[in-house]
Formats: sequence, C-alpha cells, structure tokens
Amino acid sequence: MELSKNYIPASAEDKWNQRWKEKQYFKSTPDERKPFTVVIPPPNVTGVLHMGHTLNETVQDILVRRARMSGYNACWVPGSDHASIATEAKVVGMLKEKGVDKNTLTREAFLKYAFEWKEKYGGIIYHQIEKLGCSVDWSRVTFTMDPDYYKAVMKVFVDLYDKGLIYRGARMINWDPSAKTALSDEEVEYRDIQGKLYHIRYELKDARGNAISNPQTGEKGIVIATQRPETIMGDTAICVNPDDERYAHLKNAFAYVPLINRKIPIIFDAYVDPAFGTGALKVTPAHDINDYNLGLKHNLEVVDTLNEDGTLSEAAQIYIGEDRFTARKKIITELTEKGAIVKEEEYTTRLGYSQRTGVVVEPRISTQWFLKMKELAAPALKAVVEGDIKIHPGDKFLATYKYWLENVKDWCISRQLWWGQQIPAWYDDKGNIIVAENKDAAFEKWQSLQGTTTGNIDELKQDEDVLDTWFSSWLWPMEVFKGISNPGNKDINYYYPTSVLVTGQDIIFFWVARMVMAGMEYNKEKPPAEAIPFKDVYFTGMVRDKLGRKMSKSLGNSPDLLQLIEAYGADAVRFGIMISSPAGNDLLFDTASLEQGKFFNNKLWNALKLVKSLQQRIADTKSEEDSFAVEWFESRLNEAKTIVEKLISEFRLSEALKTIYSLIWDDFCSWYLEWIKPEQDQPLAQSVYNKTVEFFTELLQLLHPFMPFITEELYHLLDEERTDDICVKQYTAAGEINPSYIAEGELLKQTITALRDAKVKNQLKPRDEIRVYIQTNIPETYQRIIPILSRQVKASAVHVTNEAIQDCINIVVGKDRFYVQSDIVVDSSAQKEQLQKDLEYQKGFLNSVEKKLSNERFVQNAKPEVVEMERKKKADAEAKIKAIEESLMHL
RNA sequence: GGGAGCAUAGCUCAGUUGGUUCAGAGCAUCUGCCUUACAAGCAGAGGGUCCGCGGUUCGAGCCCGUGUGCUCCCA
Repeated sequence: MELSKNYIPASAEDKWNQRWKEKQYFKSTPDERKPFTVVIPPPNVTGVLHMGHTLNETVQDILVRRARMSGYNACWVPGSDHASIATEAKVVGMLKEKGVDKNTLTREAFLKYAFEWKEKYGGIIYHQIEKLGCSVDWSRVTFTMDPDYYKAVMKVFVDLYDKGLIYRGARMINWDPSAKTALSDEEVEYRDIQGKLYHIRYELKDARGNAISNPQTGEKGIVIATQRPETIMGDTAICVNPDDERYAHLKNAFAYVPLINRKIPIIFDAYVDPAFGTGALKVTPAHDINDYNLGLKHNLEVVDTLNEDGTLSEAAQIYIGEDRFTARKKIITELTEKGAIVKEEEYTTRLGYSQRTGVVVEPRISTQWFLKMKELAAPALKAVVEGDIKIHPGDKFLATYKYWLENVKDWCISRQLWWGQQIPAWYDDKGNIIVAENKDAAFEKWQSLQGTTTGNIDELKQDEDVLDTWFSSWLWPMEVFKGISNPGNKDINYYYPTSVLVTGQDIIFFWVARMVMAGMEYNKEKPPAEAIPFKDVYFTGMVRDKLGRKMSKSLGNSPDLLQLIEAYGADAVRFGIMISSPAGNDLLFDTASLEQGKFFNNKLWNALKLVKSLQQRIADTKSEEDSFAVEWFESRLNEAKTIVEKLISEFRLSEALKTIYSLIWDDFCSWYLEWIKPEQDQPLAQSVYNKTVEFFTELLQLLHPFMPFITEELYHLLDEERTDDICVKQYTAAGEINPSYIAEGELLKQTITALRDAKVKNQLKPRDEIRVYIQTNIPETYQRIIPILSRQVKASAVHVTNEAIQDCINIVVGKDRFYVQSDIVVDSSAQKEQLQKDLEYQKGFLNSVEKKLSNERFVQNAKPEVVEMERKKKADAEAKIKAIEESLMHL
C-alpha cells in the first residue's frame, strides 16, 4: 500500500468518528466495572465553542479516554445550558433585526423562537464537540430545559420553599436596565472608572422654617458630595456623623432638595465618615444599598426615581422618561445655573456592570425570590476543607472557595425573563402565595388552605418570572442521571458521585460551589464522600492570546475552532492547546503550538512509513546489536509509562504530553529506530520487527487520549489485520525497568553525540569516515554498543585500546578517552580549547566538592548518603580530570 | 481597603520533604547538511546576577523577613 508523503487529518478524522459512533464505544451503561464519570460543563446555547471550551473539553476527553483504556466504565455526559439572560438577549436581538418587538409577542410565541434558537446553536456546539474528537455518550445528551430537567428544578424549588430556605421579599438587588431583570451578586462585574464627585448645596431650615447658616463660618445651607446628581430627587434625608462638630447645630433641622424643593430631615449616624467628601451624606434609599440600610434603621421614606429601563420615573418629578445618564447631564447643567454646585472633583470609583449585557447595573428595590445560603454553605465548605473533594491544582483556589462560602449572602434566584423555568408560585386575588410543582397541585393546595373543594383553577395566576439559570445547572451532576426527577434509579446509583469536574476557575462560585451545595443537600442520607457531586475538581486557566489579552469578540482575537481544525487537524489543535497549558495557569494561545502539533503528526506518519518499509526487509537472522536497542527501549518505555501514569494522576497533563512527545520523537524516532535500522540492503530480524510494532503500538496507546484520530489511524495501518480499535484497547501495566539498560542507553547516546560533535568541530562532514579507539575501564559495556555506535558516527572501525593513539582527535566522554582517527588532517587547536574548557570546569567543580568534604560540620550534619554521594562526585571528577589531562598531553 | 498568587534563557514555563555534574525543557536563534521515514526534516551549538536586599543553615532557585514589579479575587 502506498502511503502519502504527509499525514492528512481530515479523512482520518471523519472515518474514525464514524466508526466509533457505529460501534457505540462511548455509550455507557452500568455494569460490574468501576465507573469513571464526567459531566460536561454545559456550554451556553448562545453561540459557538471558544478556545476556553476547547481546552476544557480536551482535558476531559484525555481523562475519559485514558480511564476507558484503563478498565473503567467511562461515561462522559454532554449537554448544553439554556443561559436564560444571555440567550433571551440574543433572541430579542434576533427578533428585533427581523422587525419583531418582543413585547408584541405572547410568552408562548417567544419561547417558540427561543427553542428554535436553541436547536440551531445547540446543534452547532454538539457538532464542534464531535469534530474535536470528544468521546461523549450522545445517548445521554442533556439540556437544562428538557422536560424532566424542568420538573426536577420545580421539585427542588418547592422542596426548598417547604424547608423555609426559599423566600420572597423586597430587597435591594442588582438591576440590569437593559435586560430589565434582577441579577445575582455574582453576575455583576466591577470596574474602576474615572468619575466626578459633585459638591451640591442644599438649603437648610430649622423646625420653625427659618434658614440656618453655620454659626462658625456663616456659610448657608449644607453641602453634600455625590457621584450621582440624578438621584437627588430620591433623597429622603441627609446624614452626618453625630460626633462631627461642624454639623452639631443641625439637630431637628431640615434640608431642601434642590430643583424639586422637597423637605428632608437631617439624621445623625456614625456610619458617615466625617473625613469623606464634606462629611454630609445624601441618603437615597431606593438607589444605594448602604443608603437603603440606613433608611431601614432610621425609618426613612423610599422614593424610587427610576423606571425599570433606567429612565427617570414620575417620582423624580423632573426629566421624567429621560435616560439616567442623559438626566445626569441635564441636572448638572441646571444645578450649575442655579448656583447649587459648589465644586466638582475627579474621583476614581468602581461601577458594577452586567456580566451579560454590559450595562451599568442599578441598585434597585425589588420584590424577588431568594434562597437562604448559610445552611447550604456549611456542608459544602466542609466537603472541601475535609478533603472529600480535592481541588486541583493544589490549594490555589481553596482559599477563594472558603472565603466565599464563609461570607455567602442570600441568592437572588428570580429573573424577569421568559426563557427559563417559570417560578412555580401561584397567586390568588387575595394575595395568597401557593408554591407547588404544577398548577393542579397548586390548586389542590389552595383548596385545602381555603378549606374548600370548590373554586376556579384559572383564578390562580402563576408568577411571571423565571429562575436564574444557575438554579438549574447546580443540579447538573445529579439530574443528567435523573437523580432528582427519579431518585435512586440505576444510573444515578452507579454513576454518582462523578469522578472529576473540569471547569474554568471563573465559575467557582456561580457553579462549582453551588453544585456542591445541591449535592450535599440532596444526598443527606449518604456519608459526605458519597454525597459530593465530584471527587476532584480540575480548574483550567483562562485562554488568552499570545500577547496575554483576554480573548474577546471585540478584539477579534478569538479564533474559530472549526477553521483551526480544518487548518491543522483536530489532533494538532488538541496537542497545541495541551502542550502550552500548565495546570491551572492561564495559557497564551499561539498557533505556533498548533503547528508543532501538525509537525508531530507528520513525525508519527513518517515513523510509520519507515516501519512499513522495514516490514519488506524482514529476514530471520539473529543479531546481537539489535537486541541491545530492543532491550534498552523496552526499559525506557516502561519508565516513561510509569512517569506518565503518575503525572496524569496528579492532573499534570501538559507534562504528561511532553513526556510522551519526547519519548516518541527523541527516544523512539531519533534513537531507537536509527539503532535498529539495518544498513542498506541488509535484512531486519523478524523478532526485532515484531518488537518494534509492539513498541509503536504502545506509544500510540499512550498518546491516544491526547491525539485520538492519528493514533487510531496508525494503529490500523501498522498492522492491517487488526479488527479491534485502539480507543478501547486496554493498557498493559508497565513492565520491568532495568536501570543498567537505561544507563547503557544514556552512555551510547552521549558517546554518539560527543563523537558527532567532535566531527563537526573539526570540520569533518557527517559522512566522512572515521576510526575510533576507546580507552576505558569498562570495555565490556562498550562492546555491546559498538555496532550501533559505529553506524551512528560513520566509523569504519571501533576498537578498545589500552594506550593513547597518536595524531588523533582527543575527546573525553565520562571518564573514558576517545581517539578519533581520520584521513583528513585536523587542526588540534579547536579540541585543545574544548578540552581546556572542560578541564577548568571540572577543576572548579572538584574544588567545590572538596571544600564541602573538608568542612567538618558538613560531614557531621549531612545525611550519610549525601556525604557518600559527594565522595563519589570527587572520585569521578578526579578520574575525569586525569583523562582530560592525558588527552591534552598528547596534543 | 482586605485577601491570594506570580517573578528562573529572547518567549512560555518545569524544578514535588534544602544536597545526583542543578541551573533544566519546549519554542525561538545560530552553524552545517536535500544522508534512500521525515527540509513539516537531520546533526550540532550558543544563551541565565534563578527580581533586589537581609536572614536561617555545613549547604538556598527551593525555607523566613523585607522591598519592587505584575496578575487575580473580594468589598
């Protein structure tokens, strides 16, 4: 069979994806094996996979494929997330482009559009996951709004309500004026901005209505500092510190809000910092969380001057209907005209922005549904602190996790949207609230509450709002196995707790911590080690561009995954992203590493071509030289397998891949294959060929989780009789490692390199023939490797000698002296220089070792084996110095 | 303002109870090679005050303190 010059990924990828699917290799059902379960962090159905997903999915696939090849029943559940606010915003935008206003649609009609959107983008995401080679069980694909999933969310809501953990109330929440919905604290991103602090004078009058001026300064009125002049119409007090003497004369006084002239009291509270601004604080309970709390304490009126879209409301009295930021400008102008602005100063502040829509979040009083978090947080904290859940890498994120759970606030779970699970609360016209899983159940509950068997079911009106998306995705590890909607079923019993969760560190609070809470809450009867949703959490870093910038649409630095796969092949994309991905750290994505992956593909391809060509030259002859290469590589392979095993168990995947890469490229291709390659027209021993195929197969198996397609392709090309597939082929345990083989292999490599270097340094072409004489104490060791050595350095003869040979290139390898004879006259100055340099280094080294050994305290305090090691170093260095000096003498 | 992390070759990073010839790897760079698997390759080489200062120790890239710079999280 003719093999192409280079490896062509596309056809192999489609072929094996097809085959794996047909064979249903990735479909999992409970059996007697141990499960290895992974649930995918469900991507939002808002768009396409980005590089962060690519990294996450690749990491998961590596772990899952490796588990599948290690005797586990591996199950990786794919799915997607409805992402209520983000998706709704996208759908609204899409409709707008079509000229359809959401407000003209019924809820049902809107949801129809949203589901169409979900089908389209969910489909794109699933296609990308498949193209990347992810070995997911498609029969288990789950969407967070699937009917059963929906029911599970309802069930949990009702349960937590009945337990008193969910309540409804008016609170200060984060309001997104663009999406017109409440947000949770976690959905707000704070950014530093340069703002202005406006000092505004309010008029003052005493209880009898007489104007007050400052007794010391004679100044009229009171000056407050604010960043938000447009909220003054919502002011319901001015607060000063009771110890602030500047304002001591203002007991029982009143201030008047400029422009609208509303009378508000002066209150006294230690909350105010006299040193900040003017020491006088305008209190606007409707628009600031601290003012709100102050208002509660002092029984202040709440005047909400903003509408839900961020425009000024009727309560503002002026500029009604104007946007908050437009109104700010106009109010500043008007205040300036009226002389109420005393001063403007630059001020750096932090503003909250909506994570989803990017607009400035407005603190707003609103009636919402909340989940009490304290009770749920305690077991979730314990599970991680006591080690039932292990976070990788290290404890880097443990502190963050701990801090959040210890300081957790109640979770605002209602959203003023349509896309999502509608809150299962019904209201009758008397204002009663009935919480139940569905309308019929609610009606029954209502009847028994009212003590009646009559009544009209349609008089109950369901809450219009939906639940926060995370209120559904926190059930993910359970509900993908129907653990909530059908508790105790075969799947949940077998697959739960899942083995490992791979996700980004940015959603540690949104998702990870909450999943732990839900897991602990709904598996209370089990010991913690079985209640947890996952045993290990592996946090990946953020994918940035090669300049270290976040990838974003606006910067245009986020590549398209399918285009990358087309250009480099899926294996190369996986390789590229993994090789540059130190555990838990951000990775700087550069297509150069994908190129490295592509080159690696080609290296493998060419190794295959070589092995296939050797197949044509098999003859059953025995050869001593070949057996060394085989014995050495067998030990080296086993050594590498052991290292890789350890690295993967520690989630150090990037290092595991590097180990495999170097094992294949350097040890297998550059050394082993060259060592067994027969001279032109010479045959290869059958036994060596068989061993080579065996080694190659094991290398492909090791690499398979990282680069599934090319390894499957080569597995079959290597031996065309094969009917099984590498993706389910079980690993064999690492065999014996013979340290002396490893050491001899190293000696051989070192000697070859030194001799080649000597040739280069002496202007000999690689092809020029040489004769080599070795002066050594270990002639039997060299005897074994001489045949390989002579071929590798193009030596016509290699002899062991007892004495120095004249007119040669002199080099020293280890403690042994080498004489290289050549027909070409060589200049000895270069080697002299080299030897001199070596000598100096060795002498310096010897000196430092001797210094150590002559230090009594070192000999007394250091461990005996350390002292022994130093003595050996000393002896080695002395021997080496002697060899170099002798060589120099002969030049 | 509170907390956490990082600083090692031009770049990205390893360096796991302080002691192996410890100062490493990959990429990039330079030199020589189209050698019959592979120029998407082969062979070889150069390159570092381990951020500064101080301390502990027989011994510090590693431990402690401190300064500087960068990053992230929280208020």
